[in-house]
Amino acid sequence: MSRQTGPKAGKPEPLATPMEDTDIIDFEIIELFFFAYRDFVSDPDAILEKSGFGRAHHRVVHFVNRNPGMTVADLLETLKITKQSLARVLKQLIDSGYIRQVAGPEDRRQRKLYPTKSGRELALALAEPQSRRIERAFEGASAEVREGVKGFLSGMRDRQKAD
Amino acid sequence: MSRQTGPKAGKPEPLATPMEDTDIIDFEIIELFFFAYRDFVSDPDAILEKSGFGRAHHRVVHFVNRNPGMTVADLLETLKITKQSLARVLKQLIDSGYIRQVAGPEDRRQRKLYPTKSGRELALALAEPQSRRIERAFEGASAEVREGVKGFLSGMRDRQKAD
DNA sequence: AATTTATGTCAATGAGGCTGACATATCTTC
DNA sequence: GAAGATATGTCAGCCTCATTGACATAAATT
Repeated sequence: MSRQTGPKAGKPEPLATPMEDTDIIDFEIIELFFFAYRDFVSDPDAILEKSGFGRAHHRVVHFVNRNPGMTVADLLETLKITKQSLARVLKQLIDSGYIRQVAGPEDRRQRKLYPTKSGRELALALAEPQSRRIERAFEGASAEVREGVKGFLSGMRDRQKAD
Repeated sequence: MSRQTGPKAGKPEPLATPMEDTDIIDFEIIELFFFAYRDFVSDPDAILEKSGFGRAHHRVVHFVNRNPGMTVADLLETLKITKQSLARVLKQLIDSGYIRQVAGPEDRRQRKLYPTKSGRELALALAEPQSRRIERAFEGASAEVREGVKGFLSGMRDRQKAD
């Protein structure tokens, strides 16, 4: 059941009062996080647009540069997407000469992924404006706050699922 | 240990060294931010899926609840999307009884947006797991760090464009 | 009356996800 | 050595959410 989740009986009264922070809900941080992320990804988006790439390419280039030799399976696990989704993006990056595949030395079924020199340069170029933005956001912050921010971001992640 | 083979004709050299933090680039925070946001939006995503809604509906419901009486133009400005993109999402929310439109009292061309009671409840239900996640990430943090995190997130936003 | 503004809508497009099905090469196991 | 499992690739189709362009309507402004 529950075909219609929303009530449709007559005209529900519109509420005119803003939804404010309560003891349980902190809307302020929720919004801050939304806006911060929106603007954070806008810098690389603008650069990528010129090459006809998108956010998906950025993520792949970033992680392959951070973990050269990672396999396709590793990448799928990190990005939490399907291999079909990855395929198109990865192929474009390989065809454009930013990433190379090398058969695994132990297990030759594996395709180990490495950045090329220009792949490394691209990753750095994309990270640069983001880093400047981060540095600007940290201006005047104490070492304690800087560490606190890292701890906070880290704590926002899902806990490991036992399996 | 992976070994670099010699340069091959026409094939760019794959780089085997990981890209590390430098004085200019802080990859650690870039990644922390990526993972934090990915998991942050996963909670509401799971709830919305049941009603056939998506992230776009979430954003609209959230801001209309925070700013009852905002116009369509206000919403477009906040979300930085086009009115064609907003139209479908907004229509679904109105049809489902989560949001109501009221002609502006001064300017009757305007459509002022208000949440209904169930729209308010939906916004709260979506914010709840996010708030719990934030609270968990703040566990044991000093008041200084909490304020520092807000300052950081706030500093990540684009500065106002002069116009 | 003419123009501008706020909004709505139709049509087409694209990026980036998804599922299902199947192919290939390689490794592991019996 | 045959059979099965694993890592990857690929084809085909579908979905959501964004885009642009063009045009429609109603109301405000000049």
